[in-house]
Formats: sequence, structure tokens, C-alpha cells
Amino acid sequence: MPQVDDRRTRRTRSALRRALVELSLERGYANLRVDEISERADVGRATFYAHFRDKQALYDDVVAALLAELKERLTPEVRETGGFTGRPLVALFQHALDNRDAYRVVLRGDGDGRALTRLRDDLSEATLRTFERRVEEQGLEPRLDLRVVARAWVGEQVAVLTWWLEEEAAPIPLEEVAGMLADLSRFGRMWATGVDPTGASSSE
Amino acid sequence: MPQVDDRRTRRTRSALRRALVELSLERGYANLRVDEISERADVGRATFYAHFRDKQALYDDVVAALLAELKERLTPEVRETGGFTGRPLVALFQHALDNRDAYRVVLRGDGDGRALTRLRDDLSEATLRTFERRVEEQGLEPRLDLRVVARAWVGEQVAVLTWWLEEEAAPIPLEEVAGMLADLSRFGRMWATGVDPTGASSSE
DNA sequence: CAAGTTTCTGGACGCTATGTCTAGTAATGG
DNA sequence: CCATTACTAGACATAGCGTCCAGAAACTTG
Repeated sequence: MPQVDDRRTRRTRSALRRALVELSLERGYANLRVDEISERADVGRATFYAHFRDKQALYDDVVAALLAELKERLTPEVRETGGFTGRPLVALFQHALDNRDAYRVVLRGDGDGRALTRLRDDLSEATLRTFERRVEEQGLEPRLDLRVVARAWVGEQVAVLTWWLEEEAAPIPLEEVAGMLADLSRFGRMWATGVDPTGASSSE
Repeated sequence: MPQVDDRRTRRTRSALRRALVELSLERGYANLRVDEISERADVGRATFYAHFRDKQALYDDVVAALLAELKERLTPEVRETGGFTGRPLVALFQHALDNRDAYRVVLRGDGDGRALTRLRDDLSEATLRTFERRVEEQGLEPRLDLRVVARAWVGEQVAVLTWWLEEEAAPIPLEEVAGMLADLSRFGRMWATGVDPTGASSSE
């Protein structure tokens, strides 16, 4: 396996990564052939196999890099947070915008949805830990199972992010979607839709 | 193409559908070979091709059936609903429980996540229409873009459902998760985590 | 800038899985 | 019971994968 600190190696791998993302967006990961990816990357087919065992390995590499970078960006935002700031949320959306194509591939569930599952699980885990820490520190008494709250909150974020990244006409500015999402999550759907709190029947 | 009203045809197709779901759960859709599926279904490989063009066609068939049945179950629940009843939510969870394996395959994003995207998009569309109808009828003034609210709400449901179906140890009863999810969505995360509404800083 | 190392390359190879076809057998519906 | 229809095993051509090689090209180091 070629060494990473060689210019040719760096060029080749990054070209392959880019080609994979581009082609996945255009025709779907499952429909791609290795020779197609190599050709798009302007690299011999034999070279592909010098760097990656197969198509899946290349995809895994792309995803791993993405998740690692996301984690790096997210960590400081979560750290210096006491309450419900929208900062980790904004960081996620910003990171997605900076790597839009790659995110679209992952969020579409390309590559058997394994990457998407990874992303969701990682975020859910981290979110749950944050919730538990916050509850502990502030002596709160949760009314619901925090695992459900965490999963739901991550689900909201990912769903809206997925939709937002695909919107082509008149996209909502980042701060705006993130703000809406944060408010919705904090105050709930009744508040968001403008239901009069006094008159509405509470449940069932 | 064989006629559907023949007993042999019905048996063969349903065996193939079942085999696909089983094997997808065990080894992942992408890793399956056609001869494997036929063998599990106890059907000749040639017979497979008499009924489905390829593996993808079989998968599409399974998903289409699932979505059609879901729609059938959901429609009456949505119809006779005025406010925020949790009834469509419960119906979704019930349907998922009744077809647990198939749902797990779809929700894991097997088959390039296309089925999952379909499910999410269909639900989001329907939800958005319901929200708009409700706003119209009750003369509400939404504080947020309803597209975002709809996507987020569906995202919550799907994320929690995905997690819930995979939980093996001490699963939460259906009514309970559904209830939590409905309450969380209605009243928001601050309420759910027990934050004192008076003392908390509202935003940012 | 030269020497030595490493990567890139096209072409050839064997192999696995796909999708098609056929002729004979078994099951079904009427 | 008979005409129709579906199932089956096996053979076939083909596509795409992953491996290997030996020469050409590019890079790093001193």
C-alpha cells in the first residue's frame, strides 16, 4: 500500500474520493463500476486497487474522514455549552454546507445506509450524554425517557438537514433553519403552529 | 410473466419476498446473490427471473406493498382527526410492529436508502398537507415554516421508530413510546427535560 | 540535479455472478 | 380429465471484479 506522504498518493486518493462522491450523486453509489470511478478520477484501474480494496473501502474512507472532521468541529461547541444553545446544531449545518455533496450522498442513504446509521447513532449517543450531564448539573427531573428525547432530537436535525441540502430553489439561510429547528425543538409543535395554549385540549 | 391469480405464483412470490427480507436482515441486502435468495425460498433460480427482472425489482415489490398497506391504514386515522391526536402516530408504530422485519430492513436504509427516502418523503408530504389543512380550518398563525415543522416531526417519528424496533432488551410498550413522542413533539424539549420555564433564558 | 525509490499504467488473466433460454416435468383451474 | 400454465435443471454468453506484471513516469532525498 502506497505511502500517504507522497504527492502522487495524495493526488490519486483525493481524486478518487471526489470522483466517488460526484458519481454517487449523479447515478447512485450502487450503480457505479470501479473502472468508471477510476476514469472520472483520471487514474488507471490498477491504481485504484493499489489504494483501496474495493469500492466499499473507498466509500468507508470518505465517510470516516467526514465523521472525524464533524466530531472535531462539534466537540468544542458542546463543551462550552450550559443550556439549550443552538451552537452544536449550527455547527452541524455549517459542516454539512461545507461538504454539501458528500453529505447529500450520506444522507440519501447511499451505500446501504450504513454511513447514515453511523452518523445518526454517533450523534444520538453524544446527544444523550449531553442531556444526562445537563440533567445532573442542573438537577432537572425529566418527564420522558431521555433516550427517546435524544433520538427524536437527532432525528429532527437529520431530517431537516437532509431536506434543506436538497432544496435548490430559494434555500432558507443557515441561521434561519437552524433557528427554527432549535425553537421548534425547545417549545414544541403547538407553539410552532400557533395553537392557543389555553383553549386546546392537551392530549389524546 | 406468470398470472397473479394462480396458487403456484402466489406461493412463489411470497416465498421470495420473505426470503429477501430474512436474508437482508441477516447479511445485508447488498451482499445477497440471486441464487441465495432462490435457495432460501426453495425455488429454482430460473423461476426467480420468471417473476422479477432482478434483485432490485423484488425489493421494490416488497417496499411498494409495505407503503401501500401503510397508506391504507393511515388514511382513516388522519381523516377523522381535528387536533393533535396521536392516532396516526400509533397506527404507524403498530404497522411497523406487524411487519417488523420488513421495517427494519427499510429503516436500516438497505437497498441504497431509496425505500427509506420514499417512506420519509411520503410521510412528510402527507403531514405537511395535514398541517396546512389544520391551520386553515382553525385559523392559526404558524410561527415557523410548516415545511420545516413537518419534516422535523416525521424525522422524530422515524428516528425513534428505528431505534425502538431494534431494541431487543426490555422494549418499551407501543402506547408508551408513542405517547412520549407525541408529548415531546407537542410541548417541546424544555418541558420534556423538566427545565423550569420561568428561569430559563429563552434563546441563543 | 542525479540516483534511488516509489507510484502509475495498460493489458492479460481467472473467476464469480448475472440474466437468458430451452426442453421436459409438475401443478393448477375449469 | 385435459388444456393451460408454472416450475425446473442445466447450459450459455457476458459483465465486472480483483490480481498480477513489467515498463514508464514522477517524486524525494541528499
